[in-house]
Amino acid sequence: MAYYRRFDYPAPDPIILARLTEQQREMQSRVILQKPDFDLKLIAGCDSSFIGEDQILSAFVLLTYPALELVEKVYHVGAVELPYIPGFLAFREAPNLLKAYEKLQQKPDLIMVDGHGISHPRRLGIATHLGIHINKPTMGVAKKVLVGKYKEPATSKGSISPLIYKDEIIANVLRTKDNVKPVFVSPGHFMDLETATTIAMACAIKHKLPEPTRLADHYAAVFKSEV
DNA sequence: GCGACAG
DNA sequence: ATCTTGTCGC
Repeated sequence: MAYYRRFDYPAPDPIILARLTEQQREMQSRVILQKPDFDLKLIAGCDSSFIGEDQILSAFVLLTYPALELVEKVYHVGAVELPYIPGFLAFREAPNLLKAYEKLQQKPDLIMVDGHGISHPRRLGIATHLGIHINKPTMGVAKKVLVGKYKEPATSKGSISPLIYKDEIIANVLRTKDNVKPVFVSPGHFMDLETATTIAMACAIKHKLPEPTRLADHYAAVFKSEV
């Protein structure tokens, strides 16, 4: 399979991109962006890493909330079917993430995904994509912007600034730690921006990344070194 | 037409 | 994501 990384490789098949775009538009019509009515007791975090060029390892961690104590960690390794294309990340990583999710003994009330939720060209980032498939509340925490403009939030922890795209606030740029680059928090599915922002802040104890994402990141690396 | 572009 | 060295700060 030929890979597309920025401008190094041949551009992806426009026919396939048109089909995937249409699929995202259909999924978008099912997204629900409202304050979740759950009793948050278990929160999950997930992340993927790659083994070579055609294998992907996805990890899920399960934490108690608000104590944030680790109660479970699982992973799954599978084949990579698509190259990375900005705007279509979910089609590359979600299939394997879903298989890892199925291995959890207990299921979370909310899933925090590494990447964007609705702060996406078609409002269907990987967090939203996963929420639609799992039919459960999700939110996205990304390290870099994908679309939209924003003013840099103040340098102190807790400062926020809205991310605007097409005259709409699609995420909050949140400073989770003093003098450290902010993260982009957006609702995924069965979620609203305010709640997602509050939870992200509550999970940012002493690191830039909120605990669910940070631990998923950590264990993905640990599992990878064991495989 | 020229950049920008999650992981 | 991944490839990579030294370096600054808590």
